[in-house]
Amino acid sequence: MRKIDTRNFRRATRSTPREINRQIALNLVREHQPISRADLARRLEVGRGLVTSLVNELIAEGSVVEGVTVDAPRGRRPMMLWVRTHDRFVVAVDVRFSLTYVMLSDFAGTPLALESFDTLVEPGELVEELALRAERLLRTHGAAATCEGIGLVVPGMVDRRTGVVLNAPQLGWRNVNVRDALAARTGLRVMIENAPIACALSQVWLSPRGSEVSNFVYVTVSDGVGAGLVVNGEIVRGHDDTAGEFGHIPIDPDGPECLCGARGCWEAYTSNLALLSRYLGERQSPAALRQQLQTSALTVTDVIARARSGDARAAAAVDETGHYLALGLAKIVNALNPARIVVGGEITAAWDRIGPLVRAEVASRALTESAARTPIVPEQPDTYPRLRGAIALLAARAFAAPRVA
Amino acid sequence: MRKIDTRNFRRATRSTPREINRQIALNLVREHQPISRADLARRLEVGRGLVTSLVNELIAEGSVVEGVTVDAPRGRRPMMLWVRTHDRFVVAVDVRFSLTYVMLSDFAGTPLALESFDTLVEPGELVEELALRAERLLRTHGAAATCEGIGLVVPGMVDRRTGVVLNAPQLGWRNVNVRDALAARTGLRVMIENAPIACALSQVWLSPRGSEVSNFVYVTVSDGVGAGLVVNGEIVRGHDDTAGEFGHIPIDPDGPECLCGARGCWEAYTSNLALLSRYLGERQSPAALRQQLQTSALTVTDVIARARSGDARAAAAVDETGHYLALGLAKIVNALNPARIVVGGEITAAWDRIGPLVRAEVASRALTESAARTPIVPEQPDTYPRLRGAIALLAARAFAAPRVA
DNA sequence: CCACATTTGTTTGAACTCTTAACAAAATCG
DNA sequence: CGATTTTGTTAAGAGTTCAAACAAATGTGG
Repeated sequence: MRKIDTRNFRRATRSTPREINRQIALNLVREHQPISRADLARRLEVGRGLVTSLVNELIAEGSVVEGVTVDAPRGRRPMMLWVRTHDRFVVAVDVRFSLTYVMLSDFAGTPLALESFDTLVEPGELVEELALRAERLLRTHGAAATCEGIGLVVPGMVDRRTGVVLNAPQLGWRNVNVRDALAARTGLRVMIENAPIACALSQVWLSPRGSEVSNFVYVTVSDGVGAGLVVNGEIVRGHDDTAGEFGHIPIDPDGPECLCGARGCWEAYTSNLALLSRYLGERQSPAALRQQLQTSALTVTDVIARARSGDARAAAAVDETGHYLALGLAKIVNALNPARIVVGGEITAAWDRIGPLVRAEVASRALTESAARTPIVPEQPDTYPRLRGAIALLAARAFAAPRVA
Repeated sequence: MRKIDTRNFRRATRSTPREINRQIALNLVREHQPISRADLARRLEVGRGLVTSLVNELIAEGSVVEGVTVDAPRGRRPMMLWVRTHDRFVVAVDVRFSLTYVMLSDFAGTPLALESFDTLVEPGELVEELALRAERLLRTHGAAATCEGIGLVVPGMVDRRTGVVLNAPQLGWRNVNVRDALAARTGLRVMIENAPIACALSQVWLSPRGSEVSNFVYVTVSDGVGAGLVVNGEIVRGHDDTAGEFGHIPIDPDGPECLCGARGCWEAYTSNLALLSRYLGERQSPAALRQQLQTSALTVTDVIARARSGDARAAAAVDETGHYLALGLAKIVNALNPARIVVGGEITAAWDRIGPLVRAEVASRALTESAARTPIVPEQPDTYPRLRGAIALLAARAFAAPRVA
């Protein structure tokens, strides 16, 4: 029941049915490969003749390839179809505070190479370094191969239309356009997105159960706390591309001071900094604390390890962080009623410890029985969710539903 | 960039372009009526020939009517087109705690008759009474007229698919299906929805600026506090149709007790009960308070009137309620970044007093400059937003974009 | 070995749609 | 009154689905 926006609609032409059906067929191949034309026709509920025509176009444009014929119990053996992936590459980039990761991946999301370097905060230098590395990676992996583009994940708000990074405090960027600079330098398509949205997109496009959930929230917990919202199968970007800033929703108006200047933000309770500060037992200004922690070598992963080996103070710090994590998640559950919540970040390494605690806490605050059952699942950092999000940026472009009406 | 759900898609047929374009044309007529075929062709960016064919179908199915020819500076005079409304009726029903309102309206939302009666909490009796009144209203207004259906707004959660009222505490209902009962009794189409969602839909479908905002939140403040979310032009219903329960998001973990059992819910700070309790200065259990207020004759409207005539305690109660209203609105602004927030409920009668206060408070807590500028507009209760929401339920059905892919 | 059934994949013509252009209708202008 | 302008209709052409027949490839059973 969507309203048609009469100032920004897309009329149907006589080739609209084909656009729609071709994209549906492509997605069916993607999710059921290998699949024969006859099988595709049954799933599309259409004659095999139409499928022949659709598949011919998909093969001609390079989206789909024919594989081999396989055995069948009776009758002519089917010729299987696959999404073309092995000679289509994606360069995924994850720019973080200290390190920048560059991954070469095929179009299915299979990693082929991974490297990292100290983040260059000067945008021009970063673009140059990224261009060199992207070109080297592509050169060393098959010359005839095609590159779908570069996916760029940055820690900050991004204007979707222009690609401008509006504000990335960790890098000190304001209104920086690395997307166009990198595209101009490499001649490749570049797509840019902030980290929580990219992580959410990775769930939509690269998770085996992606199609099961068109309604979920991805919560990222690291130095900051952010969220990517997916509603009705689409990312929620908000009016100015700033939706999902759950990190600075207050938990307690009298709570501790936050980096943003306000008091009692969720982030101030459950970010990595908050966990470390609890462990160290220090009460000082958040900015000073961050300074100190950046120089010290202590990480959340260390504290979790210590909790595991019997350090009671570490265990308490982890548990308390989980408690406050749950308080914020409960708000999300009641406000948006998502089908699931995915949690990413270093804290998930302790999920065996805090998972049941978080679930119980959320359930006790849920307003309905079904909301209380909302699955809350961790995503381990070693699966590189942000890099997979960078790949998803390009997958989305290739597989998304055509815009119509 | 929507993902195609491969387990629940709608393939395009050879008549799909027509479905899409006919619906776009219908919406263009709706928003620009009266409009000529030639004008429609220009807006659709299509030849006049196609428009002739589309309009003929719209006229044949009864969606559009021809009006009169009008003057033109040069050339043949155009024949104007209108959405057919004058002989298409909608019965809108708003079931509230004490009174039930029944309105007869034409399809454009123009009220033709309004009546009310003491709410019958026994579902069977209510259905019978509604059926009698609906039939009488339709009978007294033109025999040949067609009725598009009955729109039913109830104070509680509704399962969209089955139409079952899952839980309506004010009526004491649990798993009650008045929709099917009323449809069976009257033979009319019946659509049911909860109040905040209906109010949001009234903005989408019956507001002159409806098309401007495909991203907004409607907050209803009455005995409870709820919200209807519209994202990407669609209502957010959540996984179990329970999205929008912002009323029980905690403002302060140590705050006052709420009817829901938790502490410090937004609702406990900013509902009508909360305002009255502030004015009365009484500190007692919320249940007891509600009991007392239901028997007393004091209303929020009274308190606002007293504030206007110089009662300092009334003024303070109103202002404080506005302050807490703003705290919750700020969370919504930061979490969802809507293009606007519409506030409905008795409190809006005092908007000249609290409006600037609320806007300033929200702006001071917004994380970005653009979020700080989010318009927060009141909707006066005397415009019957819930009844217009009931009408919108049927308008949505007639004018929504066809589902495709 | 061969007729037959079965399944896959292709081809073909009909039906429905948009697209383009010409045409008819109705009004104003000089 | 003819030229011009604008509206609305009609008709032939192109792209799409749709339905059915056809060709291809394999196994089965005598």
